Amino acid sequence: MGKNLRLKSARAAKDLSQKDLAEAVGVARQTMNAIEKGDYNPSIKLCIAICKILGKTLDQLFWEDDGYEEQ
Amino acid sequence: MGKNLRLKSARAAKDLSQKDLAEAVGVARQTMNAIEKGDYNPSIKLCIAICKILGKTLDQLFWEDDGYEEQ
DNA sequence: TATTTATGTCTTATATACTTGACTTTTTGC
DNA sequence: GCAAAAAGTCAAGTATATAAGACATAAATA
Repeated sequence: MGKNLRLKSARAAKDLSQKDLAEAVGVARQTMNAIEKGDYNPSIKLCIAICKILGKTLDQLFWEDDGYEEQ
Repeated sequence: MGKNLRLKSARAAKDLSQKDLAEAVGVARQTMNAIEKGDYNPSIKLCIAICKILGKTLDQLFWEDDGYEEQ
């Protein structure tokens, strides 16, 4: 499990800190950090909550990397 | 959390039993049953594994219901 | 009908996602 | 440079996803 750069990027696009996003989603800041870093294997429910806040879909943020960054 | 009928349908389309899918994905049969029934909040990793076997994406199987069954 | 296969359900045990608190390091803005 | 915010990390505890085994019922099939 590598870093989730798409998540990091989408969060930055909304100008949210890890803490901001964590609070919006209802988890601890460390949890967001671990997910972004790729240390945790989050639940689908949490992934969906994150997607909703960031205005993205599961496929956009959590589906397999295609090797390139989509814009 | 309600039943995941899209998952049940996609599994049926591939003519796989819960046991078949569970084995293909590497979890217990009871786990597949619980996910399909909506009792568990599975990990994103497991969801992706299920999607791959069934030839679907996360959005197709696990994104919010739109109220209608897509065909 | 009898017999297998698939599904549903319960219980006990274990792995791990997630929490809380604290601390360090990096980044950002004055 | 300095201060504050953000990000990274570690340890200990809690909640829950998942495993394994067993049994019951439903559905399919001979």
